[in-house]
Amino acid sequence: MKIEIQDQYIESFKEFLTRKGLRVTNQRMAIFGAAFSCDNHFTAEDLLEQARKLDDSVSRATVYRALPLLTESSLIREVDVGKDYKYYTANKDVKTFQAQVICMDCEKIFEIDAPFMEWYGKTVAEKLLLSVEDQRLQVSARCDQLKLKGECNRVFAK
Amino acid sequence: MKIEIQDQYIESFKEFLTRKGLRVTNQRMAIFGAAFSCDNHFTAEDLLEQARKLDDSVSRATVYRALPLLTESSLIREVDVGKDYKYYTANKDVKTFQAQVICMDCEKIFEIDAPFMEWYGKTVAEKLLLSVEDQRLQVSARCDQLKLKGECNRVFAK
DNA sequence: GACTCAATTGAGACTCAATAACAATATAGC
DNA sequence: GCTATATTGTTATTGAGTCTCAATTGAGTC
Repeated sequence: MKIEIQDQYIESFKEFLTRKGLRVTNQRMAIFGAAFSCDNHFTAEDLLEQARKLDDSVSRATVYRALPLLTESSLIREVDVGKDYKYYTANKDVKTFQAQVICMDCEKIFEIDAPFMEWYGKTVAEKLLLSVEDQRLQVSARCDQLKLKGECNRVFAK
Repeated sequence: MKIEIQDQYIESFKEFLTRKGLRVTNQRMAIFGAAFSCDNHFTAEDLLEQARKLDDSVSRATVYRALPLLTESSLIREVDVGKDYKYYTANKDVKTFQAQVICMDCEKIFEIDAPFMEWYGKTVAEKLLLSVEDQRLQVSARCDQLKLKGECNRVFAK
């Protein structure tokens, strides 16, 4: 599988590792590359599968060890959808705040721009004299609604 | 341990069970009572511990079986904080939409009114021609910020 | 109050995402 | 290339949540 990733991201991640006194290993770069080759949201297991296509020695444990590094470096972020397992997505060129719209039936996740949220989150936080570290707006919807737009997985997959 | 719960909630839950053709059992009522005796957010394990004070025969499986009933009846609701386990809280007299402010260090959860969210969520959803089933706004903050207000668990617990 | 039968229960086995332990391996600085 | 040590894969383990099934119990009926 051929992967095209902007050099700036690769360098950014290498720099992050070096600055923290961590080593640049084949496995870490394979996992990083896999994360950026995924267009959609992915689970740790998805990431393992993709990373193994780049380096078949990558193990499950190493993926779980790399995930905190990738989130800490802001190259990916967690997307919590209320399931027992976690989703992640690459922070490519996202500028505006995005809300996650989750189909409760087929588990497909849409991210849509919600620029106003930025202001709103800060307003909410001011009530507690807090500075916001992170905020998420999650909207749950039903599959049969998404079907109207022909974008539900089930329309194609089943 | 003495529990005081408004009769209306007890009746409401009994009615919910009966309407669904389910039985009113001691265990279910103990779990219900435990949920309403918790002032704060609680996990399934917390609920088991509390429920056993009211009826020591309550088992873990029964707690997990009762939780969907309690959420379905709108007497409690899930509060997702991005941990591996779930939190719940009783829906006592909450009228307005609330945002969850989570201390990333001590795991304490604050719920604060965010009435504007209701309108905002709908606006966001309209972009996808969806009707909103549920929405949550989560704000992450750091413990040392909460300490300013003297409300962080660690101030008291450690 | 006793009878009946399906709903419910507790105990314990099980699942599965995530983590820990540890010996083997590979990296970065020399 | 050499060395110290960070990192790795393998395997075992954890822990929240689910499932199974025999035993029990609630609620309608007499």
